[in-house]
Amino acid sequence: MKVRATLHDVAERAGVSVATASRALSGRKSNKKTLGRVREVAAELGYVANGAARSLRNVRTMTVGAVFNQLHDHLSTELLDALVSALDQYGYSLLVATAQGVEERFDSLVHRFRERRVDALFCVNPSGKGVALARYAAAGVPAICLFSKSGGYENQPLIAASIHEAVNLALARLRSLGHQIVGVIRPRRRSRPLEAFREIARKSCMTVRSYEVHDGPIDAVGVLNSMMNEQQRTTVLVALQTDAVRLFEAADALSILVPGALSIIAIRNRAQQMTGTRLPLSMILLSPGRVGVEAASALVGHLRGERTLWGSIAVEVGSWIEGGTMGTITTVRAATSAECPAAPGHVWRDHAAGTKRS
Amino acid sequence: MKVRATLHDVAERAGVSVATASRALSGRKSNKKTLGRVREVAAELGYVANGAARSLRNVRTMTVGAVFNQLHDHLSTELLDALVSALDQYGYSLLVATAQGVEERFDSLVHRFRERRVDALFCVNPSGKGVALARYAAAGVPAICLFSKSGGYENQPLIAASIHEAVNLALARLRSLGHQIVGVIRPRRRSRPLEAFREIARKSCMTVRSYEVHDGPIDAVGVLNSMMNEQQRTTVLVALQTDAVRLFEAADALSILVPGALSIIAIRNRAQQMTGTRLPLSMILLSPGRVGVEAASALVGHLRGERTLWGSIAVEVGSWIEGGTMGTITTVRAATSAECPAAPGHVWRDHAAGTKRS
DNA sequence: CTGAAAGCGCTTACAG
DNA sequence: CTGAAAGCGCTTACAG
Repeated sequence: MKVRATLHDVAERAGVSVATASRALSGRKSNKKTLGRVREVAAELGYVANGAARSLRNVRTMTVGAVFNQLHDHLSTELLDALVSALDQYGYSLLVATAQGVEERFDSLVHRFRERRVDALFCVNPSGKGVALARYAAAGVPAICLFSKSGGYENQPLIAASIHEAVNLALARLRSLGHQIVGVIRPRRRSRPLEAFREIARKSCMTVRSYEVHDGPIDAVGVLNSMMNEQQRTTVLVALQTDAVRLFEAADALSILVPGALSIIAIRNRAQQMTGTRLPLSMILLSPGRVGVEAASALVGHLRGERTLWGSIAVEVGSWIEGGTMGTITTVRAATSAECPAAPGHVWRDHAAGTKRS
Repeated sequence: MKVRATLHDVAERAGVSVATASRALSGRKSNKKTLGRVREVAAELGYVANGAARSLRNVRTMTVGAVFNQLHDHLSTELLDALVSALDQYGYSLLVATAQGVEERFDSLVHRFRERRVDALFCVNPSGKGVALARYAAAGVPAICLFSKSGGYENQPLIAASIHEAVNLALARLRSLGHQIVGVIRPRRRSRPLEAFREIARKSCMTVRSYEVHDGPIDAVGVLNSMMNEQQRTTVLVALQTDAVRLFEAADALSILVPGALSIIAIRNRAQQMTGTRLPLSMILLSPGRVGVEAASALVGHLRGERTLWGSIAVEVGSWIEGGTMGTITTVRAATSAECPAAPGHVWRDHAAGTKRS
């Protein structure tokens, strides 16, 4: 028995030509008897087609490349998980590479995947000059940015994450409960979804206050104390999961009733559920994996010629989940309660840390 | 200009044969003038060799597959990041797949990579029957388990993580400071490194106490209170990073001096540094990525015939980092202080949650 | 329904 | 140092 059976071996043993064997295994026209025989022999020999030969002949490799700027953060991980699973269902395999934050490496990795003849390329939070992009375009290989784009990748199609819907649901609910002033706990290390929340809230008719805090464990008691001393008091606090939990506990310690006197909303990454707390927090739950699922489906549609991929696609990755920390506010309520127009959307494009915004 | 230049195009334009062009580009014997000319033309045309054709001819694909049982946890992510970067340096690309926790999928993904003709396969925390393994062996393609192995994968080589050295360093230091009783904060959802610490400590001459806690935010005050009431008191607490931070704060609130009356050691994943606290915690810092680096280097050595890969390799992934939470204990010290033999090692094999151990 | 043959793009022993 | 040729394993129009 040869180390690796080829189609030739199968054909020989089945007493047919390679052409017939090929057709039988690819499920094309062939009479039932030979088909059965060929399949049987193939199984016997453990025959598996040689992908390299097939790719050479078929031009396409059924392989997609993904170059990550970083690969060790939550977002990238969840994206990758979803992407690889979704692509797998369409029969595509994923080649992965990471630039580890180095611009030049990003470009060089993109270039290197050209040799692998990937059928398409995902650039996750790309940076660099995109020198190889023209070659991809010339060869008709789509190069799609995920989450964000910058530098030389500005003209590529983009699939980005948005939490617009979830935030608007949360805001609408807050207003219906009588809230007018929402506070955002804002760590130094800016968080994309948190900033997105802030901007969307600002465009709504709610008053938004920012509580700037240091990274690391938050001084929840300090924040709550200063908040309670405000004249027109903030009645909702929005914070990243970790901080939200601490606020919840601190409120308890300070005898501030949640949600009677204060509502708390957490912004939580899906992966955090693993280490999860069981506090009944209201939250905006993020599923960045949805970008991967959408990206896979959009790409395959494009490759099949069923749709065209260009411009930007915003994928809603937020879910609004109401827990026990959303209460009615009447006491602190201001006099006017004018109707508020629907807030415009906002795309949360990437998660690169350290981007300055005011 | 053709969409994709082939070697034939390059040769034609350079006025040489494909053979010569091939040799020139692969840096083999050729006269300097033609070599220069060929390279020039190749650059002009943006020529990049077709990997499929090359693989077909060379038998090897310079591609490695990695099948993950899960891909959304810290460990897998850090492993992948390191693995992909290390392999890249050796010229190998990585194909990724995830079984998403489903046993049958694991097997089927392993099988599917056979078609891609991967030169080697990594099985990360594999589960399932390993039905395709015999075929890999027959084809001389190494299939290596990472972190752990089980089921049908029991006979494959394994590269696992160990924190033996870091724990022994920590224990030695604790003893030198006079500690004799170490407490382990043990959440329901068992943590591999924490359990490993516990077992190694038990085999040393220290007394080990377990504080079983629920998942989610720990009741640090409760734990500390009950600890302070013990007769022969625990003087060191070992906990996962999140819990350790809370213990530190609770000790502060209860006026328990750290490290004067209590030492605290955190077990921390490298990725957690991102969201990091700046508390001067003593810690065992985990870098599971080292398994990836070692795996890549061991594999490449094996493929080059420079070494053989079999049995188990334990990669030390822990670093002992002493911060400000390690203090001298004299008050609670017991009478005897017999010499303690070196503790035997312990391999921390995987991170599958829910494995029952007593 | 089946087979012989061409060809995808590369590399490498073999002559020259 | 260079070129012609064979062949890696597959698929698919083309005859039969």
